[in-house]
This record gives sequence, C-alpha cells and structure tokens, in this order.
Amino acid sequence: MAYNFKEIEKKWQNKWYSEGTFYAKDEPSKKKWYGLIEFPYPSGQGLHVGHPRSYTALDIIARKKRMEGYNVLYPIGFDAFGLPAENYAIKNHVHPKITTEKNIAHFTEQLKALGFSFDWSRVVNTTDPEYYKWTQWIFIQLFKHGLAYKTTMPINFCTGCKVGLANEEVVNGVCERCGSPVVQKEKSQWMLKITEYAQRLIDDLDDVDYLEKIKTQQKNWIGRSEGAEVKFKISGHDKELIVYTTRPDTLFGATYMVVAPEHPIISELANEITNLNEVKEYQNKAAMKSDFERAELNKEKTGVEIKGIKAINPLTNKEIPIWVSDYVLITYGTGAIMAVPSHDTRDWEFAKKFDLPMIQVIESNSPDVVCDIEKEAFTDVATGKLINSGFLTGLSVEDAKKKVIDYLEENGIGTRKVNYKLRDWVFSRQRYWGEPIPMVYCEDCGWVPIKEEELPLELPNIEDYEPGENGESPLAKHTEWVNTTCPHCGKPAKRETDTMPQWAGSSWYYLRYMDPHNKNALASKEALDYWGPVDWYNGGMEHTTLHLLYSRFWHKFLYDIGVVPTKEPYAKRTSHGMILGSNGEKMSKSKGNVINPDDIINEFGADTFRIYEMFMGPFDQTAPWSMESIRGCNKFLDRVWNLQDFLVDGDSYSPEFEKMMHKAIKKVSSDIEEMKFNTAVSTFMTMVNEFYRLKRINKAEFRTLLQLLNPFVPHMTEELFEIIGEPNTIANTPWPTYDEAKTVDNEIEIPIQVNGKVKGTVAILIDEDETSVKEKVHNLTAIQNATAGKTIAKEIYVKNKIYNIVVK
RNA sequence: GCAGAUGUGGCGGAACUGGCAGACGCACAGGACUUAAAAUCCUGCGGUUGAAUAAACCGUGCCGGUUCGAUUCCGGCCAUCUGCACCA
Repeated sequence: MAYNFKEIEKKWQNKWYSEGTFYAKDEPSKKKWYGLIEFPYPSGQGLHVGHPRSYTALDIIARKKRMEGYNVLYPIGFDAFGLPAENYAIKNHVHPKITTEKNIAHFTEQLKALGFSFDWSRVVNTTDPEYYKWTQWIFIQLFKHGLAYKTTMPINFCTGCKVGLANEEVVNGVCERCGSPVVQKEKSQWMLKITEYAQRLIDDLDDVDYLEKIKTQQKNWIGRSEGAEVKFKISGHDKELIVYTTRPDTLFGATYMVVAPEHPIISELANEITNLNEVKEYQNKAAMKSDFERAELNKEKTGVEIKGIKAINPLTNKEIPIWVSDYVLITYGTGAIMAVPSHDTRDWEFAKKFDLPMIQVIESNSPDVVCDIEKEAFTDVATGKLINSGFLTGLSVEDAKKKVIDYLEENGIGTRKVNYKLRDWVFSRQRYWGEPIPMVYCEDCGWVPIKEEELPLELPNIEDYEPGENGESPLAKHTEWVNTTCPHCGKPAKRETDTMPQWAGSSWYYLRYMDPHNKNALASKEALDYWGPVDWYNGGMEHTTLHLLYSRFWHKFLYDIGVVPTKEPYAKRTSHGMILGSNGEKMSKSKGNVINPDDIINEFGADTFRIYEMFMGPFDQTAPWSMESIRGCNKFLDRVWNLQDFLVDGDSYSPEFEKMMHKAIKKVSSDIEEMKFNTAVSTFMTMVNEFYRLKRINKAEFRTLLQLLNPFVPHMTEELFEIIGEPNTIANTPWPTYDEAKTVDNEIEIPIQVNGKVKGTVAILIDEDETSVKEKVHNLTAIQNATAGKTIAKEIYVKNKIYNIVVK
C-alpha cells in the first residue's frame, strides 16, 4: 500500500493541534527543558526553506527531551514590527497592521503543516499592544536607571526624498528608491548605554555554553583593548588634543597627528587655521560618505593638513603637524590619533602618500623577522625591541608599554585606559511601524516617561505612514497625538514621535513565552524561576552579534533590577548554516533560485522535507539545495513504510540485529545532542538497508526504529506505530535505551601497515594479547612478501587499532 | 583592509582523542520484474596502468615540517563564502 502523506500528515496534525499534545505545563515538580528558535519576521514572501532547518533541529531535540521525561517548552511567535511591512504599506496603501495579520496567518498555516511540536497556546506577537506594553515598560526602567539618554547622532538622509533611511536602504551611497545621494544628517536620538555592560558581556561568556566561534564573535564585537590616553599640547596654546592609543610604547615615533573630520578642535581653533576653507571642504566631502564607503576596500587614503596649528609630542617636545582624515573615526577612542607611520599600517600608507616623516622606534630582536620600514610598517609585537626612544630604548614592547604609561601618569600627560569598540545603541527610528517610545517632552521638566499605568502607549492607527519631512517620524504630523500633557507637572507637552527599532521586541520575547498571557507583569516570578534560563537557543550566525548582544544586555539589566533570576538569558547557543540555492548562491528572487516550502510539502510531504533538511549536510554549515537529494530522502521514507511487509513476531531484538540496534540507539542519541543530524539519518538508512537485506524485522526492532525516527519523521512514525498495534502515541513512550556492553564487537579486523602503507588486515579478538597478534600478522603471506629481504627496524602495535611494521 | 568560517570522488557529504580516506545519499552503469516505460528490488562505481573480483602507483586546495603513520597537529601560501564599524 502506497504511503498517502497528505492524508496521514493531516490526521496527526489535527490530533496534535486539537488535543494540545505539545503544550508545556507549568508543573514545578517536573524537570523542565526550554528550547528556543529565533522567531520569524512574518514577511510577505512566506516561510523560507531556511526557517525549517533551525525549527526542525530544535523540534527533534524537543521531541527527544519529551520522550526522556522532560517538561518541554518549545514556543513560537512573530517578530512583526519592521521596515518591509512599512515599505509595502507605502507602496500598496495597505495598513501594516493588515499585512502583518495576513502574513502571520500564512506563516502559522505553513508552520503547522510542517508538524513542529510548538506550543501554539503561547504564541507571542511583538506588535500586539499587550506584548509591547512590556517592551515600553522595560524602556522606562532603562530610562529611570540612567541607561537611556538623548544625544545627537547622524542619520542617513536622502537628499531626494528628504527622509531618513536605514543602512539597508542606502546602496553605494545613494537612496535605494530614488537614486539621490545620501548624506549624514545630525538628529537628536535616543541611545541605550550598552557600553556600561561591555565588561560583563565579555566576562559572563565564561558561564554559558555557546559555540566557541559565537563567543569569539561577541568578544570581537565588544572589542576590548588596553592602552592609554595621551595629551598632546597645541603649540602656543593651552588647548590639548587627547588621543587614545594601544601602542603608547611607540610614542617616540609619533611624527604627526590625525583628527576625524567631525573633531571639535577644528571649530574651536578655527581662527588659527590658515587653510580653513580647504579643511571645511574636506569635512563636507567626508559628511557625504556613509560609514560603509569610508571603510571601503583598498580605499586610497585622503586628508588635508590643518595649517596654522601644531601639536607637541610630549616625549620628544618636537612640533608635529596635525592632519584631518576620514580614516580616523569620531566614534572610536577620542576621534584623534597620534600617527606612528613606522609601526602602524594605516599611518604608514598615509605618511607615504603625503610624504610625512617616519622615525623607527622598534626593531626586531629576532634575525628571522624582516624589518624594513621603507617597504612596510613593522608591527610585530612579539619580537619587537625599542630603539631611538630615550628612557624606553632596549625594552621589549610589553615592558615599554608599562614603563611609558607609568611615566605619563606620573607627569600628568596621560592615563592608562581600557577602550571598547562597542558603541552605545542608537534606539530611535524615524518610522511608523514600531513601538512608540513612551516619553514626553516638557519645557519645564525635560524628558519624562509616561505613567506606567497608562501603558501600553498604543501606536495610533494612521493612514499617512509615509516618512515625515526632514527625517521626522510619520507620527510627527499627527499633532492630536503629539500634543499631550506632562505626566509630571501637567502642563502642555509633546510626545516623542520616534519609534523603537525592531531589535527591541526581540530582546526579551523568550521571557514572555514563559507566561504569555500575564496582565500584571512581563511574566510571573514563578514562571521565570521555573522556566528560565533558556536551555538551548539556536539561530543564524547573522544574529550572533547584534541581537544576541542586545538581548543579553536587556536581560542583565532586568537581572540588576530584580526582574529575572539569572544573569544570562541563554544557557546554550548554537547556530545553523544558511541554505543556498542549487547553484550555491544565496537564495534571492533576482537570482531565480528561491525554493518555496509549500511546493516541497505538496510534492513530498513534511516528513521528507524535514529529514532532507537534516540530511543535507553538517547543521552548522551552509548547504546548497538539491532537488535530486530530496527525492532520495523521499525514497528512504517509502522504504521505511514498506518495512511493514517484512514484519515478523518477536518481542526482543533478534540475534542478527541485536548489536546493530544497541549501536544505533547510542549513535542516534549522541548525534542528536551534538546536532550531527546528517549522520543520525545515515544511521537510519544503514539500519533499513540491513532489514531489507534479510527481509525481516520484528516488532521490537520496528518499535525502536520508529521511536528513534519519530523526532525526525513525526507523522509517518506515529501512523506505523498505530499500524503495528502499539497502544500509545510515540510521543508518550520513553526514549529507547541501550546496553553499552552490547555495542562493542568482540572480534574486530585491524589493518596492517608496512612503512605506513596498508598491506593487509587481520581478524583479532578485542584486547587480544600483543604476542598473539604479532604471530597472526607474521603468518600472513602478504606481510611476508612485503617484508621479504628487508630488515624490520621497528614494530608498532596500537591496541585494537593498527599494526605497523617499519622496514629498511 | 579587518574578523569569522570553509576547501575531501561527477555532486551533497563521512572519518571517535593522529590509525584501513570516501560511511550514507544523489547521479551514472549493468541486471531482475514489465509487452514497454516509470516505480521497485539487486549489483557495481576516486584516478591511472591492467583482461582482471590479480597487482602496483597516485590521491583530502598548494608548499614545507613533526611522526612508524597526517583529511586530522605545526609553519607559510592560495582560493571561496559570510559579516563589517580603516578600531589606532
């Protein structure tokens, strides 16, 4: 009988979803397991084949954990605020609320058709006022604790549309929509002080089980460096230029300085600057460039000398010129550097281009290391030794750093300083489709949060969601909403019209799943205590910097104010590789290589889809889609279905399969925990091939096979379980166990090498005595031939592994 | 330019802590079944030389090193992918 996946998958899905089979229960007595996947943005295109890769993986783990007796929480929700819905609305005049609802309905249908064991009673939606009430509440707490503040920050501003743009909407320096140049425009923005948590965000990585590459990426992003701030006097002035450097040891080699185009010293000393027009022109040019352009590959260094002012190197007391260049960033350090062209690659390039002096102050103490500062900067710290550096001469780089910083501190010209690359989080968006920032500006009281009992501050239902003039939010046009009274003094006041970024709602959603319908708190203390932290969080590598960092930051803040019981939100974090098109490129409409999940479900069914995505390659690496391979997986499932034709009686494993069964349980159990799903699937295939070879399978063997397979292939296995007369659904049966002793072979075959080349094999007993193995080896004619006429220099026997003979 | 990753047959990939490279699947070829095809089942399948299921040699991006033995460890390159904030 052919397998009718359409009917059978529907049958089990109806049962699961109507009975709430996979609802998590708040049972504090039971051990819990909380698995989390990154909730999707419900885009108009529907589900992408990349989504099920992550969802199936954690579904497999969740289903296994249930069979192991855990009380499992495996929730789903929607991260539904964001740019695409708003842009779609502007283009097609459909309110984002409507498209969002429609898209969520479509996603829900698609996700249900894949048979994930999500708890559908706990769905969260970031655009639901009952949800964003708490997003706003968290913002108010941040504000009250001094972690939210206003400052002037540049936004991308389209000179054609006269609106602010997201980085994503700026393509090669021009507006994605109209092609006009994009400039940086200063605007007052809400900021969150994530930098205050920088050190803790690094330190607490020691306490969590993240993939090493994810930890590395987090650390690199935070970018802690130790160095010094050094004051350079401006010649003939009491003004100073302060720089940050990680190489204070090279101070004797600082031959000029460079400030970022935005550096305040230019306007402060404008009167002294003799080429002010030239400098201003350079500043204007720099303002036209986005950060991305400034960082562009192989970019030629540009810059202008600021004439009329000079700085003084505090160690050599020599006057050195000051330049302005956009290779120095205002956002890092102090926005000014001391340039040491002989020992910094970028300074070297700049000095070469503008013919600036170089003084070598480091040489290598190793004769193997090439050091020619005429050809390139010498940056080797490990073998570096100071020269031409007064009291530092002769010291190693490390010792010189310590000594020079001590000297700077004693003489009041510098201080030891830790710096982070991490910048504060720009939290305002001049957009409609986001959470309103619950703040009011009062002439007398300044920025005041709205009263907490008035939350949520609902997003007004407007129709003109086009971006506002001059980079204002669309909400700014709605004076009836903007004009309000001060929550503090009651006088007329104005609301903040910017909204929150999409990151806001996704920074704490995992907490809401623990208690999604709570009206009085973001979640109850009991729920947070029981379910937290998330035991296992899987998502894409693209979110391992920003999203992960932002949500760890919010969680730590909530911990500090006593809302959550743990320091870290996620005990374990893994990542999945992207699914590429069959041509090996990223799927995109323009490349025409997009695979629609609906088509796959229709043609092959959810089970085939799921097992294919697990089989296609190592889970954490990118994998190209292949229509041929998915047919192979479909064929495999047909072979599983047809095993019922070979079914014979038997309540325990038959001798010919016993070892295979125990080995398979062991292998599949550990493969799931290690996310080696592809080799777990190949284990299933090997098992099924064996049952076909002998054309028999008994009930005990079939039962175990189905249980192991169930997390991967939930529908067919339930159906077969029923067919072979098992009374329970598999989901309620315990995960199979194995006997370690029955997984080891007592007789094995080991290779014999002569000079590292395999010349034969020999069958031995496990742990067989070495002299007996040696005898067997030397009795083999192949070995006798290979060693004939040669002297045996050495024989190596690695127990139960290999026998190697070295001859001359 | 910086950071992270990857590189194994025609293709996707496997190989525990350094121990028979190529499990499993796809594609392909041959056979069985069929009037025929599809489906299914069985067999073969890294390359070169060989009639060969004999034997030998080559082979995990490239060059070199350590080792009895390297896909695995070390040094130096090359290529591809992803991300990015020239991070002093």
